[in-house]
Amino acid sequence: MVSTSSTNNDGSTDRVLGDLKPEQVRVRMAPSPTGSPHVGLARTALYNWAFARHFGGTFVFRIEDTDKARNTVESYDSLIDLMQWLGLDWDEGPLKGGDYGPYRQSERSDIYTDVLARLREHGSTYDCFCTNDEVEARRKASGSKVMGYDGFCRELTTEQVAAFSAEDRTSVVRFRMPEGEITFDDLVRGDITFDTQFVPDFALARANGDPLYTLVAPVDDALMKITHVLRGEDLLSSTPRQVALYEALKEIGVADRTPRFGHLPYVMGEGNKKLSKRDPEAHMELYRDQGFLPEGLLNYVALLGWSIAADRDIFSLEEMVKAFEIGDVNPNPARFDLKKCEAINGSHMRLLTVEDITHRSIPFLQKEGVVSDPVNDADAKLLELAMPLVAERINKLAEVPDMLGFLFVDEADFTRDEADVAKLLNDDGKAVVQASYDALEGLTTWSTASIEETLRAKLIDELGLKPRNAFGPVRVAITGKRISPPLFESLELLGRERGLGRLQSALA
RNA sequence: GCCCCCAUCGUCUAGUGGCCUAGGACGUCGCCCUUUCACGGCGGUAGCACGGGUUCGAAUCCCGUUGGGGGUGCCA
Repeated sequence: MVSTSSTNNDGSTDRVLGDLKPEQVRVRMAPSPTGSPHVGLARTALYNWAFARHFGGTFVFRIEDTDKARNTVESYDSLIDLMQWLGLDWDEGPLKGGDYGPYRQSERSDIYTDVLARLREHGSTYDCFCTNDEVEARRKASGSKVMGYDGFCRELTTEQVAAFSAEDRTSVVRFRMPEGEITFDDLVRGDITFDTQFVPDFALARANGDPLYTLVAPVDDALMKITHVLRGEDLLSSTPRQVALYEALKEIGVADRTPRFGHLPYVMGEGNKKLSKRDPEAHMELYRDQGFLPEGLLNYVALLGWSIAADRDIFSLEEMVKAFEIGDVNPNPARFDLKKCEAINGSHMRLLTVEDITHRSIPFLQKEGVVSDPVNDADAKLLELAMPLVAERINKLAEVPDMLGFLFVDEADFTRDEADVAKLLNDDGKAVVQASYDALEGLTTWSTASIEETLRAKLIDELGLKPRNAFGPVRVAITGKRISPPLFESLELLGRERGLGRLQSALA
């Protein structure tokens, strides 16, 4: 029986570190660049990063691009972009280097070839000539309930090998699973035991010689001295194979220890399924494009399986690093809730200074053509005055251009929301706008206070309107929308000429 | 089928045998604030899947059931 367990299951630091000093901790994030980065990936990255930073250890970023058919450069680039945007800095990896490189598996072929040869020499592997159909046929004939490979080629004689080769059969390299049980102490789940009779001999390399994930992940983890493997629950069932391979790697001097494993729960989407590429909310680019803050998104994602305290859920990355314990991670799957994600992001937004929000909003304003790139002085000035009006009422940066566009647009291009116009600028509404125009026209001082005073006197006191009915039509006339920054302030910022002009154009 | 994992409000979670007639957050509902929308404040709503044990005592430990998820690849 193989075991990496240290029996005590009390969540103590000792269980996590064993005989390691905290700063010796080395974890890695090893995504394969095959598609757009996913929420679950971000969570795995965050937990690994926080784990490393918590102990003052090392966070390695490795690219698992062994599947040449599925890798794309776009995916690789977006992986790098994502990590940089999130601020999850790595100590070793792409763009950074390190003592255990290269950090892209496509550049490590020689290493795998060598390890494969040594594994073979050691007797840990064998060539398998079987086709899937043959394996399936034998399984049916035997009535075995175990689905995978049956070990048929385990003990082939040299004559049999020669015969197969003469048939021009190709072969894959398979690992010889030991008999008995394999137990490991999962850092989030406790002891997990597999009987290897249910873990068939698995392939380490394709017939064409290309190494597979089953080989490269453990080999690289061993060579890069990874001490803890924190990864998705989907890899739980491949762990016994890796533990067994590790034993062999230790025997041939490639590995000096088996890392500890922790399997993080799934992030689920709608319904009861894993958040998949098909779910629009799965894609990380989306969050950046919508103007989520990295710290807000990370805070929410951290909550998917972990919590900092019983009565708290807004925290900074620094606070997370300090408090993060892998043993506190909840083993059950979490459903991604966009509403809560936005709420958490909004909370972080309100923690920012107005200057900071302004600064971060500029790319979004530029993208919508609200301000120029670079921002001209007049716009910068206006932005400085307008931003305080919206900073508190938004949850995402992409809402800023929507809220402030009316202030920056040329009068010729100014438009109003049709539905809001239909609803609020009817005959009654136009009468209100006309009254407002009449009252404001003679105003000598164009300020928020005087505008408010004047409009209240006219619409509320004189005409006896309810505030809601009074200011709604004026708001649509001025901003083009039913929902906008505060009205009087908006009017002041718009200026007398444009303000009166819009009241007038709304009457047409 | 077989193996593995999981199970507290609609959702994310706190809870590691008595502090729990189960706490927080999002959502939702109502109210207050109010020039819209928000923000903020107050209050309500709603949960330990089920059945057996163990124990003086169980959301918490054990067993089973049910339900969900994953794996069962020359994908990762």
